[in-house]
Formats: sequence, C-alpha cells, structure tokens
Amino acid sequence: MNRFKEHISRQLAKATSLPNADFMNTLVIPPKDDWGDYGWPCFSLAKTMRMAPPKIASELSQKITSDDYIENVSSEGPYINFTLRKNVVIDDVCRKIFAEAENYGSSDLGNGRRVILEYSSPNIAKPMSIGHLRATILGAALKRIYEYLGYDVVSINHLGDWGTQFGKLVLAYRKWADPEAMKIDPIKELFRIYVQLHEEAEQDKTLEDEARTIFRKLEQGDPEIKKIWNDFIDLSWKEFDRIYAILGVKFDSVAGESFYQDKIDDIVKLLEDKKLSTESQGALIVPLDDYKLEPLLLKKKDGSTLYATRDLAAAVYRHDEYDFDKMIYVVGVAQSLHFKQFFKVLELAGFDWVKNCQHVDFGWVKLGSEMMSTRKGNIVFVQDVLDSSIDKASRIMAESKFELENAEEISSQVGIGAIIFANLSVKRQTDVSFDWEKILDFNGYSGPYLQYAHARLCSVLRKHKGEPHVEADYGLLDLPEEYKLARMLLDYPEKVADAAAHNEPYIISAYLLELVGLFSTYYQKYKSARDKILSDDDKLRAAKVNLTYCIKTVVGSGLSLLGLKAPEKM
RNA sequence: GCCCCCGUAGCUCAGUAGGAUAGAGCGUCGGUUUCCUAAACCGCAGGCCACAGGUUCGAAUCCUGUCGGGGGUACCA
Repeated sequence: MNRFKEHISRQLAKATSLPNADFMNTLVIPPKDDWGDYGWPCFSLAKTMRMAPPKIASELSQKITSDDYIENVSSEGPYINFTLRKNVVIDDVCRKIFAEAENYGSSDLGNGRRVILEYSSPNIAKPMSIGHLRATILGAALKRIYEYLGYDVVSINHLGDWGTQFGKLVLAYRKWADPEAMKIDPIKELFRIYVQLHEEAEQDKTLEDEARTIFRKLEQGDPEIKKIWNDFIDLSWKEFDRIYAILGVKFDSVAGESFYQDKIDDIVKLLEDKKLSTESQGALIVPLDDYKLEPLLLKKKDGSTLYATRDLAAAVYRHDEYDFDKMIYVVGVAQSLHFKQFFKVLELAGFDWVKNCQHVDFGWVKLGSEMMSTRKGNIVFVQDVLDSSIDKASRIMAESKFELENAEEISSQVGIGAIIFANLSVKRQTDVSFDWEKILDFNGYSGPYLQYAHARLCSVLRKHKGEPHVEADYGLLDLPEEYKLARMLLDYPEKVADAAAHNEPYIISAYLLELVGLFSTYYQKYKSARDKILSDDDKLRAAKVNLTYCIKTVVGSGLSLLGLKAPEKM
C-alpha cells in the first residue's frame, strides 16, 4: 500500500535472509524526526541470531545500503532506522494525488463484496434521540468508507416500529392525548404522554398488562389499533425525513421491525424443528445455558413476539435477499448481550454465515452524568441540537470579514459539521457526555476547525490564480514541515483502510486533525516573500502550490467520508 | 449474585495484535493581525497511566487480584 514501507521490508527480508517474515507490520515510527522515517526493532532476532539487539541493528544497518528510495540507514541502540529520500517521497505522493485526485485513498480492497450496514433505526412515535443520532452519523460514515474501498454496501434502517412500546403508546394516546397539541407538535405530545405512562405505571402495574394486550391485538391485526399505529408512522416520517435530509443520510432499505412480521413463523418453526426452543414459564425460549448466556425469548406468554424474534427473522431474510458477505449492526453497547444471544441462536440453527455478522457497538451519550432515557423524559432533541448549532455558526459568520452571498448555506454546513464531527472524533466505544457548551464550541479541534482549514487551503489556491499542474520541481521543497506534510499524505490510504478494518471513522478524524494542524503551523510560520506558499520565486511557488493542492484534496476527501461539507469560503 | 465495558494532565479525550523520552484539544497565564482567511498560530505550566502483584529484553498496552464508576442480566428495544 505504501511503496516505501514495502521497499524497506524487502530490504530487511534480504538482509536478514528471512523472506517470509512480516517486516511491513512491525515497522515503527522513530520518536525523533532526525532519526529517520521508519525504524525496525531487532529484539525478535536476538534469540535465533544469538546476538545482542544493538549489535544486530548495527550489523544490519551496514548490510543495507542507500538506494533510490533510501537515503540513509543507521542504528540507534536496538533499532535500525531508515531515512527516505525526501524529494522522492514528496514527488511520489504529489504525483499520485494529482493522478487520482478526489479518489486518492480509495481502492478495490472490497472487490465488490456486499456489506449490509444496519444503522440509525430510530423508534416510531418518539423524538429521535441523541443516541440514535450517533448511530446515524456513525453508520453513514461507515457506509461511505466501505464504498470508498470498493464494497457494495446496502444500508438498512431497521425502524423500531413494532413491539410492546406501541401498546403503551396507543394506550397513552387514548387516555391522555391532547388533540390540540397533537396538531401542533405530535411527536412532542406523544413523547409527553409516553413519559406519563411510565410514571403512572410505577404505581399502577395493570397499565403494563393493558399495553401488552393492545400490542397483542395489533399483532393480530386489529384494524382500529392498526390505523392509529399507521398514523404514528406517518407523523414520525415527517420528523425523520427532515433530520435525514439535514444530515444528508440515505438508506437503501427502510424495512422496519414490522416488515418481518409475516416471516416470524418460519424461523420459530425452524427452531422448534431443530429442538432448540422450549417452553418455560409460559414463554417460548431458546435456552443457552451451555454457552453461559441467558435464554433468548422468542415469544411472550401471550404469544406475541419480541425484538429478538424479529431480529432472527430479519437476519435470515436479509441473507436470502442480499446474499451478503458481511453484515454489520451499528447499535449501542447496551445491546451486547442481545447480539451474543441472537448470533448464538443463528449458529445453533446451522446458519454458518452468522460468523460474518458483527455488532459494531458504540458508547452512551450521557446528559451530565445521567443516562438519557426516553422513558424518564430526560433527553435532548436532535432537532434542537442541530438548530442551535446552525444558529451559532451563523452568529460567528456574521462577524467574519467575508461577505458571503450564500452565508445561510455555509452556516448550516458548519453547524451540522460541528455536530457530525463531535460524534466521530472519539473512539466509538467511548461514552460521551452531552454538553451544550462543548458541542457548540467551534474553537480548537472541531468540525469547523477542519472546515476552516479547508477554506483557507482553497483561498490560497484561489489567490494563486491558474490551475496547479502536476509538473513541478518538488526537490525545491526543503522546509521540514513540507516534508512532514508529504509524509502524512502518504499515510492517508492506510488510514482509510484502518477505519474500515476497525469500523472506526475516528481514525480518519484524528488523521485529519493532525494533518490540518500541521498545515496551520506551516501556513502561519512562513510568511516571508520567498517562503510563503505564494512565493515570489515562480518555480518554488509551483511546487508549494502543488503540495497545497494535494493537502486540500486529502482534507476534502476525508471530510466527505465523514459526512462533513467542505466549504471553499467561510 | 453472574456477565460485559471503563479508570491516562484541572476538564474532554488519543495512545492498547507490547517497542525508543506517554500526546492533543479545552481551561489558566503570556505572546502573534500594516503579512496567502485570527473559527488560526506560538510559548509556559500541568502525569506514581486507579492500586498491588505477575509474564519478558521491554508493559499505559497482556494475565491475576483489589478498589472505584457504568451497563446488561425472561416476557421493553
């Protein structure tokens, strides 16, 4: 992937006479820049060579000579360090980026293999929570990353549109819904009565039974209940459509839980035939004691289904329908046990493709130190978050010295960018506290920081006038930051692949922050007529402009993978 | 009770298929705009990587235990 690393690995293989050893993945980055670009620790050879690591490093460094790529080989204690020819690296990476432009970093790694990505999956008749927002942003980023790597991605929104919660909602709706409030803001009114139901159910346990009865009737097709349910779905879509449009998220399929209703019997029967299910306390379960797991519940004692049943039916259906190579569920960490149980049952049922299914979990979004809970009513509304952020961006923009004709569009891009980036800048398993001040802080390492740097890159290129052309004397670029920037650009394809391998878009986020931070330093450090990017030396200027163009290209590519717009002015 | 995750700077987080001196941002303090966008940049300060053992050439990273926090654990999703 990185021809310089490949080259060094080959040299090491030759020098050690170990053609099959994996040097590629054991190369490290020396802690000091002037020690070299890559280093290799020699400890692993100490036993077989019966020699002290520093001695090995020293001998190997003399065996490997400089060549077209390698400028110098040295040893530093037990490490053998390689310094690359700087002009070759810069020349190489710039030409590659010019050739591939906005496709730099993409590949055919996936080779058309099909990946199913399930994400977002909000609940009908409830306001979309920040947790669902995180799932949506994360899933959408993964979809773009996998596609960039040549996978055939099918994104599925597994809508929470079925289950006992609808019994509760219909019950609460009949009891307390205010028709006026339902006209003004139906989702908030439904949310209000849903919370009320949970509060009253604490005192009055019969409410839960009533709710279960209503859901059972819904499952049996009661027309009146079904109509209310359908109305709820329509109301919800008005909100979802708006949010998805703002975020630029689309799905290939929106088969919700209810979609699998007529496919449940088959899977239940299959599990019965395979003698996997059994009756217990009136419910139908699959015992998993042998695997140290809690049993998976297929049916409640009243015969109605549970989400695990629907997940089983969904998985089988999707395999038949899409013949996937891999299926990824982007769902919160709270459901880890559920996925373990449900994957285990698929395995026991003989579906060996379950080994290609993966729960890609993510941490909680907490409100202060509290868990957000729709039932308890302590949640933050996605719409409010997006609106506040856009508003903040437009206030900052109003103070800008730039007069932008499309200021509204840009503040929207920046405000939304801040929210998206806040969700993608930490490892997905990390819990995050929702903090208004932080999420609306556009200073420091944030989405707007990246977008701002991109705008500045564009601004320089605009002032240069004339299109950058690949031919330039890159050897003229002799500032240390210029070489470091080129080195970082070289790493981009590897970072994209890593992000997919770990299902961690933050790998790209962290990379972009580092790249852009380095550029900002470079940009502000060199201001003299000769050293600045738009240098008064034409030849030097051509090379600097080209490097700038390459950085802009990579930043633009990374931002679009994450789902942020990259405005050219802001 | 059992299972899973987490504990790194005042705060929020990186660094964990073991590698050379543990890094950012925010916050504090102090600098930088007749100069390619100051939503920026530079500098100062800030650490017993929860604690105790172990594994080995080497541990923030792997193992065991303790303490602390969170989540899950049969008719919610």
